[in-house]
Amino acid sequence: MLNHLLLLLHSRTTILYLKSLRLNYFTSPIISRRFFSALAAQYDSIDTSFTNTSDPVKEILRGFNTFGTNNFLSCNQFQTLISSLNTHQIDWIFYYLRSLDENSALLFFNSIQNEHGFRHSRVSEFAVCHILAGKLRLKDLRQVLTKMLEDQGPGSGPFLCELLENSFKDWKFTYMVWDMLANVYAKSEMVHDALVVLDKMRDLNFQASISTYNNLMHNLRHTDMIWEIYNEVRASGIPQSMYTYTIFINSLCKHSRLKDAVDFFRKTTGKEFRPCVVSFNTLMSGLCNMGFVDVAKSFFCMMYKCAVLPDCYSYNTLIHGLCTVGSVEEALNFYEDMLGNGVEPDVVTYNILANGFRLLGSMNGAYVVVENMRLKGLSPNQVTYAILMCGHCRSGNIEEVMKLKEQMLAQGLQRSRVCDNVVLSCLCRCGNANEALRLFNEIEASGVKADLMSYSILVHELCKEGKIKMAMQVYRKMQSKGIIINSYAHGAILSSLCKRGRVVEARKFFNTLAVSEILLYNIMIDGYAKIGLVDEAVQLFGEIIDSGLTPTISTYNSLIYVFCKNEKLDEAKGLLQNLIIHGLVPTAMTYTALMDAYSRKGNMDVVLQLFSEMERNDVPPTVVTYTVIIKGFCEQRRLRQALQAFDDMQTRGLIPDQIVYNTLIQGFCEVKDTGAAKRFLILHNIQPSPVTYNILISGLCMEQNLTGADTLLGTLRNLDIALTKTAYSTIIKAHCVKGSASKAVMLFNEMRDMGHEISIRDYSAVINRLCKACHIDEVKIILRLMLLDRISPDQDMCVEMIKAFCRGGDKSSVFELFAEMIKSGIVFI
DNA sequence: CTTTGAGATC
Repeated sequence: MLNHLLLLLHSRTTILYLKSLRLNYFTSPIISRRFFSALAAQYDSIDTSFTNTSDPVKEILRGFNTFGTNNFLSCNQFQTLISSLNTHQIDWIFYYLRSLDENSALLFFNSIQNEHGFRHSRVSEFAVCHILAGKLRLKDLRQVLTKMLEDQGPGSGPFLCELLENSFKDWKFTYMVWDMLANVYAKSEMVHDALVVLDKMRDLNFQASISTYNNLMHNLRHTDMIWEIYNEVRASGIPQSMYTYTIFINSLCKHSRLKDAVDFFRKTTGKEFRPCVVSFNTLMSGLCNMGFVDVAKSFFCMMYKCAVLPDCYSYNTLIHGLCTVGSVEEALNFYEDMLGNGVEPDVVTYNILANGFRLLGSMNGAYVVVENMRLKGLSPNQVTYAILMCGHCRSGNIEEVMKLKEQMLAQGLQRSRVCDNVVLSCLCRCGNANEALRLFNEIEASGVKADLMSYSILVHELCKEGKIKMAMQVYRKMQSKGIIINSYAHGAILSSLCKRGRVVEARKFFNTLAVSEILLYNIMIDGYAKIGLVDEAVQLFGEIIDSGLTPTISTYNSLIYVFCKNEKLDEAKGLLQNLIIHGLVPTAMTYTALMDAYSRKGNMDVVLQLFSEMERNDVPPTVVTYTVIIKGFCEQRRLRQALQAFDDMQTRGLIPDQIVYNTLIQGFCEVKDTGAAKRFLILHNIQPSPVTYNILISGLCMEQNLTGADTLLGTLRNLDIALTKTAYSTIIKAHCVKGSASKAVMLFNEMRDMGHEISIRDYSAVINRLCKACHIDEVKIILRLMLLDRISPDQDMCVEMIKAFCRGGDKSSVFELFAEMIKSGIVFI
């Protein structure tokens, strides 16, 4: 059979003619017709020698003949013929052609695939791979395998290994196909399958190439598996390439092992290969991302010493590093330097600079950069738009964001996932969860699939708005999509449940997660801490230790907070020592929580001790730290020291906030010196907040200066400044006790008219006070208001009122009230 | 193999 076909192919003048013209036998209708006609013409001679065999090829060749009347096949007939064959039959034709002539086999393979949409079996695809490997056509080999893996998808490793092993075991170049398979798996981000192939290769004693290792290491650069792979490379003794070194440096950087990265760089650079610009760039990028821009700059200088010229990446990396630390000016110097040295800036350069201005809050600057970019003949890309959109997103300018999105699409740029996420987070920032949800569905429907971040943004926002049910729905959808959820999305749900006091639910959710991250423990512990549940917090702390995780300073801060809240000051202080022993650095929060607790106990000595310890340990105090100190002194009526602390904080460059001012004003009021409070206000040119007015009014009331309080109220009214309910309550209470009952009623009315929500507690407070002072008429007015608000008096209030009515001899009111009590079910007859 | 843009506990 083989001989016959060989004869057939090589003796036919048609074929030789076509070959000499280097024409494709199959893709052109006429040629494929001729080719198969030629085959068909030989049918009889073949047939006679093979009538008694059941060779499948013979069957197929017989098939040719039935279409080949007059020894001609039309193009349509050829197609019909091909489509009438099954995969297995095609495989056989292909196999035979392969053994005759590899070029013909490849052409046959491609023509069927391209022209007739026929899907080859994996076997014939692998056969092609082996032909290509034999001819060292590695690019084509990669292409065939890339297509195959695209088709097969992740998880196909074991299947393809089995196929290769079973059908191609003795093929000469099979080790190359194996290697390329691992290579392409790694490159297509199907790392798991790549590892399966590699494993099998070890069994078969095939050595993987360095290119395959490089691809694999690159894809594993974020994981700890890379160390293992690199050790294998070293153990195998295969020569490493420059890429290997660069990838390894990159991975060390990604693991924040900067020192190791620098050491490795020093050890390898310039030894085997001449120093490589990409290695320099990689290292500089790692350094910049960790904030060591100065070190990166020194490597930039080193490049010149090594006779390596910085390229666009080098400049971009450094410019980016400078921009992220806010040194846009220096970044611009480097940009000038770049131009001077003849390195052409690209879109990325301008994007980085525009982003630098955005980070400084200067959108104008960003737009100027984009304008310069256009002048250079470069067009903004998706990233440029994302940067601009992000800038407007920060300030909540949704219109501008949407306008930019339109502009981007009008320029023919595709919407990108990041752009969608920027818009999504902008909507969320504006508190527009419904609109965000709508956009989210739109993203899902479009080609760009929502990713982990889109989901996280949405979950976070829904949680923030308290729409936890919806958040959980989105969360479950994310689970069902097979997205690997990281601790940020989990943290969003957990922390929003905690913030809303739904700690029990939070714990239930927490228990469903296989928590292995300290972040989630921290959120949960803090949830318990905020509501004072010390035992639960301590129990979780125990779990952290048991599971081998390392507590962070946040863990300790929350624990210290909850001990303080439970007035367990010794334990709290013990924790401070404990965390220092474990090598953690206390923060201002650590000390401030402790100081606040001691200050509440009136123990200012310890507060000051802690403060100096803080100084010794180089922990800079915050405004809150000073507020605690000031409040402590105020409560002890040590105003002079409070003011001293106030001055100290300003000398340190800390800018006092409203809370600091209000604390001091309250301090003045507590020593009954509203005069000093007002002078302080004027001296520091303070714009009083509603809280400030509350403090002042209550101060005036405490001084028994009701006239002063009334005057202040009048002034505020004239200035159209609305009072809070607390301020009203304070002054009403004072009027009930010492001043004019009618004024109290008037103010109560005013408070009610201002639209403040009046509760039964507010009513009972004023009624009880009026009753005590025997202002019966006023009691009756308030009672009427209360009934008007559809609030029924409770039993205690009724008792007070009846007592007061009896004392005043107002029998009819007693009866009226009694009737009301029966009506509202307080008294049964 | 290297550069830019989005979410993120106290």
